[in-house]
Amino acid sequence: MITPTLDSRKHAVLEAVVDCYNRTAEPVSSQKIVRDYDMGLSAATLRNTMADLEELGYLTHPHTSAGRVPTEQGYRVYVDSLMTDQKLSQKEKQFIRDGYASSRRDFEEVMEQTSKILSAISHHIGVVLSPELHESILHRLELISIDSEHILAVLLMASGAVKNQVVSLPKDLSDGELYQINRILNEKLAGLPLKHIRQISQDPVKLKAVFDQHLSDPIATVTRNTFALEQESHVYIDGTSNFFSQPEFGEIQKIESLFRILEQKEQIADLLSSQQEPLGIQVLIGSENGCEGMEMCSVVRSSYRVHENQFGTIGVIGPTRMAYPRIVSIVKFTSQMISELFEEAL
Amino acid sequence: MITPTLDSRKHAVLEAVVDCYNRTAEPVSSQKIVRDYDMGLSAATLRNTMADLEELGYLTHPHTSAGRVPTEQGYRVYVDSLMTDQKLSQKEKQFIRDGYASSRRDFEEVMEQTSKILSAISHHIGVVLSPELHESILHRLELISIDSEHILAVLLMASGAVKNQVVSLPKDLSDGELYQINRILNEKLAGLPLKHIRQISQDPVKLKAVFDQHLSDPIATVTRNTFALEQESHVYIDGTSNFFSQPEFGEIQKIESLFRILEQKEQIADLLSSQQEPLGIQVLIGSENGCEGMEMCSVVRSSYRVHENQFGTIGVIGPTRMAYPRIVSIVKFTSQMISELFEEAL
DNA sequence: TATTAGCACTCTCAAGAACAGAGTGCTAAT
DNA sequence: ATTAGCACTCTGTTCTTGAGAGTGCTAATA
Repeated sequence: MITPTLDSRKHAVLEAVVDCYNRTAEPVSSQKIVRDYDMGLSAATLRNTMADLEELGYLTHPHTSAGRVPTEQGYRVYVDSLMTDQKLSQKEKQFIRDGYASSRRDFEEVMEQTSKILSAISHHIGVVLSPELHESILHRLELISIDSEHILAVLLMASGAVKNQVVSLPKDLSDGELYQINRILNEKLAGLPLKHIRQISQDPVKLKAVFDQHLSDPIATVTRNTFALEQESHVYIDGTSNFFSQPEFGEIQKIESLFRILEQKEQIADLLSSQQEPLGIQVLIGSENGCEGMEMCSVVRSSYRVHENQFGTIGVIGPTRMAYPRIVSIVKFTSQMISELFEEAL
Repeated sequence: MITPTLDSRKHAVLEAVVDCYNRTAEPVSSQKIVRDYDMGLSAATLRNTMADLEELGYLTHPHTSAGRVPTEQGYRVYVDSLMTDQKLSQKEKQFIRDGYASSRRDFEEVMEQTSKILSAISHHIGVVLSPELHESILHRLELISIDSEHILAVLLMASGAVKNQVVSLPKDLSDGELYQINRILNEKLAGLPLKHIRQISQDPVKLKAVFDQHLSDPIATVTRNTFALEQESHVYIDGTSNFFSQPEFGEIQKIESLFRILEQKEQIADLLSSQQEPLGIQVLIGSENGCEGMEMCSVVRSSYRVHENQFGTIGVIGPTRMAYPRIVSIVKFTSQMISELFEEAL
């Protein structure tokens, strides 16, 4: 999406300003651009162009005698049509791969490790949203007796995710009965998506249809209680303290709101899942993320695929002044890695 | 432990200074004490007494013309022998109970909820260290087939804790074989502490002794791989952003080191488990916690009992200037609550 | 002898002044 | 269309000043 109002010089200047500001975290003066970028233009001309860019809404002024800073709109243009891809080095790719070396098979560990890798390599905050259980397909279900009144239901998903659920029993069941119920549940429910099973479990008619002559009181109750799980995706966050080294967050108030938000995992979950188009990478600049108190942050996110049509999201949260090309490459590569990881695992 | 060098007036003054400083977060002047505390002494006398207390190392001076602030040693005396128990109100007790209402049976949820409750009611950071798996007694074990090369081992502990472990298979096992192995493992290993099982699993002689004629290659491998789990206790943390509202942490550097430490869960685990005497409550003041970068924080911690001789630890981390009597009561009551919760559950 | 009133002294903190430095916008020259 | 030059503006630092808070000490008092 090229913005037609910008000629090639304006493009070049905007890019230079963004680039320079991202490196120095200081407002960029015309002088600075003359010195650092070989544009063949004088400071005065740059000032004119920058004034134009400001008029158009791509740059601002902290005050009269300060240099220019990109606006959100300016970043938008930069991200959409100016910045050039920055390939990750072999070293970086290897770093990401190595991060997964130890946690091949454990679903939770992969999620956790991903947030760690993202934050370590990006020097920002790494976040991971696990796929919605809803869409997961039940691979197998195991009922384990805890005591006379409770059993532990272990749901193993096709994706490798595991969900433990304590279930209250209506009445004491013998080991034999439990085993039978377990067998029947697996026979009838394994291979179905969880949301489907949930619907079945709460509708007597469907229950009857699925279990047919096997339907009994205990089976109905166990099914209902086992699949009454809430639909929470888990959020994994790492690298929050990276924010302390950002020069623009030198004062406490600026960082406080961010940390308060990070503690409310639901908000981060919303942030990651809102209007996500599957498998695409997306950059939310500043207030675009829609999170009150996070206007000074940008989010680079991408979905990853766990199994069939089950997707989760990973992302990097950093200051608006962030090295977009690099971060985009990191998020892109990492999401591919996870997708592959799950693909080969199954 | 009464410190003999302090007469009753010094006691009273020290207590007043600590109390006042804890409320206001400002150095306490002699005037202030005259106004707020009815000690029947003039400011001048108080100044003399305070000078004595400073000489003894219980108070300091930020600068010549400032009021007094308690030293760590001063807090130590206050906590050990000055402060009076502050009972929790019925409302507060109910708040804690209510916090557990929803999460009766799920081990992880109890841990997580505890950190939330602690932080919410104390307005500081709530931390929970789960009991070491090592000491846990295996209640039951379930093996679930994932694919031809992997199984999921679900370890249900007597305490209600659940540990999932992906195990690589030496060779493809039929469902029947797996079931047999599962049955034998339960028969031979259920009821034993995990650390014991681990020893067995790694020693061919002991394996032979335990499994006798049932011992086979697959059993040995599955046992070894299942119980090769690392000894990690999990750390649950909540309420970190409460630190932002503390007046003494107005500048970023003071809070930065704390947050960096909080991100390293192992450090917090060490902090909670070091020299912990079972079931006691302990107050670590300032640098006593031994955590570099956390000198300005105090820790109130207590162990809780999950099952037989398995203990975990809960704690509150706050600024040195903390309402010790209240926080101590909170931690004490909460740890009792958890202990009871697990007791009745089993 | 223990306490207290009084006062000089010290240190902090906030407000104001002065000033250098950085960067712009505009105008006139190229 | 570009650029050199310059006046102007705004920031950030440093220094000064003065008010305020609180102490330590001394001398008076009970």
